[in-house]
Amino acid sequence: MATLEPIRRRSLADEVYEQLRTKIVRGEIEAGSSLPAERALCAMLGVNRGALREALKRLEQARLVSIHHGGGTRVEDFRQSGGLDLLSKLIIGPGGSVDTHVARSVVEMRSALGPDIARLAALRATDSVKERLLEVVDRIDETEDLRALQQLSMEFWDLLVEGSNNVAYRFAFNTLHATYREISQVMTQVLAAELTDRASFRAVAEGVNARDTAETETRARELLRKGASGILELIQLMDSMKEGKQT
Amino acid sequence: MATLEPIRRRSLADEVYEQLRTKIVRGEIEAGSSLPAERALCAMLGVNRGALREALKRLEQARLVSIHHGGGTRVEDFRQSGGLDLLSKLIIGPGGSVDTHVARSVVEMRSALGPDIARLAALRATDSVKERLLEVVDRIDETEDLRALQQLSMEFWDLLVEGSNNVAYRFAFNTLHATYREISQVMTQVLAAELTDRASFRAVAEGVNARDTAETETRARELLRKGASGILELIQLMDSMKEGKQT
DNA sequence: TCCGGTCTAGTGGTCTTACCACTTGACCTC
DNA sequence: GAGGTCAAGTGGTAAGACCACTAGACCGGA
Repeated sequence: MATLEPIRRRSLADEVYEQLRTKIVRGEIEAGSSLPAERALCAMLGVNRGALREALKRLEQARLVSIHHGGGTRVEDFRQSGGLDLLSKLIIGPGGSVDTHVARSVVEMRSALGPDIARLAALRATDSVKERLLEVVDRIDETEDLRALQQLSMEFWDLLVEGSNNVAYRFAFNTLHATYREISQVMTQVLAAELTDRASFRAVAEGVNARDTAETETRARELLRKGASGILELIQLMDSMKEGKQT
Repeated sequence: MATLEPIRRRSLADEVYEQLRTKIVRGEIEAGSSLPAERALCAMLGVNRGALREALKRLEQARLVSIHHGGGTRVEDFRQSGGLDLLSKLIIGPGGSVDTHVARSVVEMRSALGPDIARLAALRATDSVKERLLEVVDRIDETEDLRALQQLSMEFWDLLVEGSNNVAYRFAFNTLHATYREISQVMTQVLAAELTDRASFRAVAEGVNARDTAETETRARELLRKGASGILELIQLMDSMKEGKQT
């Protein structure tokens, strides 16, 4: 009973939002083109105009469309204007499979940010964060189950982000975390090498406690490289398989 | 007539959204507390319930509030759940001055991502990007005006991001760019050392053209460090002044 | 031919009113 | 005390009307 999840009830506006967002990010609605008029759209969708407008406002907030009073609603080029939160919508491609291009991008960003987050944590972490960091690595030492290690790894990085005292990293982490959550189930095995590298987790935690920025950064980079290489190899494999299918 | 800007007309929903968002990010509405009921809120604000709901949907999209059917609307802790796009709202603190903590965070993130963006561009940039990159550095060479250099610098980095072929970096860049735009006017002088480092711009562009990843990354890091040190010194100065004022 | 104004159809913006669906907590019953 | 019942309050949906703005067609004078 541990994995029960609350069922998510979606309002009409949410459904409309998701439907339009999906069509836009998949390119089914051409960027630069105009959406049908609101009255026409809500007739097509069979919903109230208010519900539709709430959805459109969300799309505008996500910079997927731009609304002009009296001048219609145009679809923006999300690659040009989108924000980081689109990643969690893009990571799952059509058909439910992981989009390898997006996954590779996320892995690269993780590799670039992680070591600096660790470095700053070593520079600025409070005693409270340091303490909790050691507690987490203790639990990591005692844990064998990969799913549990995934969870602990996230707690570990969450603490490092908190220790870094950097709001930009916090927000980026929040978004990347949400993206990761979309695919965490299928990543468990690929990340095994990283998740079981208990020595590196501990080295980072102790580096932070010792305020050793250089060492902490290096060990964090090593830790992340294990998972990165696993994922990148898998991506390469998937891409070559897809290529083989096409030819 | 070059600096004329189109006046931005704001709908009621936009006004309501901004007002509530400001109150939330400034902590004037406590995280975890409940907002008044919709009917009460729109009476206070003097607007239609539909307009209010459009604003609330945007706040929910930005993860600033969570709405529960029948159970009220609660204010979330944006530090815990917010996305990167909040940076552009946080960078200007109350009173209109730049928030030094946020600014420092952005500078650090820029320093971490920039070199890797350049490295990946050297690895993957298309011929089109390479060519345009050289054109931009040519224009940088011919330009003296700092404001114009700011603009060119952004085009330069925009091309590197395009060349990196990394959607995560693209989205992060979009957001950071929007944040930077909020404060670019006051940053011109501080960034002078970076903006006039024409040799580094060219070295990066030529490194990309030569597919020399290591060299490109190094030169990009050098370039960014010039601006970073300028900003960080200014931040230190501002913080010490503020401290002096308080004591 | 061109420029500028005018008009109009169509679009998004706002408002009103009503009712439905869900959550919460008080209350009751056993 | 545990569990069920119910009502008040909250957000969700709906239909219809009218206002504000834009874009394009149209017209008239230079």
